[in-house]
Amino acid sequence: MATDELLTRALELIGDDPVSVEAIHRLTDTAVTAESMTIAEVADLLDITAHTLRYYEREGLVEVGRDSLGHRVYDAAAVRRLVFLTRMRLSGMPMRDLQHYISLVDEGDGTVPERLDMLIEHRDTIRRRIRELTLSLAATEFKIATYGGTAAPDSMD
Amino acid sequence: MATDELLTRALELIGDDPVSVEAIHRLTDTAVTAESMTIAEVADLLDITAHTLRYYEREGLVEVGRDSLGHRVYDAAAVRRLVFLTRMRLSGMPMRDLQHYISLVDEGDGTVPERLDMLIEHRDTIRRRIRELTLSLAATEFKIATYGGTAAPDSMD
DNA sequence: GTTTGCGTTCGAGCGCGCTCGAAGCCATAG
DNA sequence: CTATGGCTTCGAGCGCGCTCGAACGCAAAC
Repeated sequence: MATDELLTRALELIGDDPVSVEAIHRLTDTAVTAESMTIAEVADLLDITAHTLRYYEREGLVEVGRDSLGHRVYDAAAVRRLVFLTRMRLSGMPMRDLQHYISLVDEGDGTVPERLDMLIEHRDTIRRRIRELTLSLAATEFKIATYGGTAAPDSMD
Repeated sequence: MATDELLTRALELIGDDPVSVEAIHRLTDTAVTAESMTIAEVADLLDITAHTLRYYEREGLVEVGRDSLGHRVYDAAAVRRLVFLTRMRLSGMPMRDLQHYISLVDEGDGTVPERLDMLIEHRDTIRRRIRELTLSLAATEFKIATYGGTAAPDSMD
């Protein structure tokens, strides 16, 4: 399947950062899915605050059930959606777009093409951003390499 | 506009090979440096608004002279600094840090080590960000590839 | 000589994404 | 029996980076 292929590629691109390994774990989506989690557990899993989780719910990104005490109960589906949402947020997708995307999901299968369009556009946005950052990285590395050196050109500040 | 152009040219120079940073630097240096520019020209060059340029000046990031009419006159040094500043902004360095960096520049050569530290830290930040984005990109590509397919895993939404 | 257009200063406002504080409920620990 | 701690709702506030509008100045074009 394409899964192994993509995973391998991702691993190659990522390198040896420990954070990335954890993130890869999230990528596979088979991560700690305890069938039902508290807000604190989800917050910890996604490395966001409980405040933010409540905010996402308020903004209509995810529906969360309550237990007998009125406490939030995150089921597997909610957690999966939140994994997706946080990844999209992390890669720069605005709340607005995420809200639109989720509304499409709620409308059913008929909206799959439009959802795909959104994902493709977002993919392209990420690619552009990576290119930008790669360029800035190169410029920054150059500046570090030449800073104070005899070869330092005139743009040193 | 002009920035995109610059970016594209630079990316062409870079290609897939080991980044030829010198070429980038030459590119930025030999870029339209008309010895003295108006705010509109600089805004166009950097692809930011005149408002933003005035804002940067207000925030102490750059000093700009005036002509007999009180209009801003950007000399080559100011433009070079602004090229640097916009690149740093584009790669995510906060205004605060930029303000600190510039204050170090104004303090003289004694602050070179600290400036280098800042650049190195920023370089690492960019690298981390690129890793993050690379991961999100892989995840997004995976989702696109499997969306609606029979092999769709459980994270479909 | 008025209009167009680009510039100036100043201060206020905005959009985004959280982030927080207050007041209260409930359950378990000491 | 109280205290602690984690949860709830609600609404307000904040930090960042612009972004804009108002009121004005000057000069070249018509």
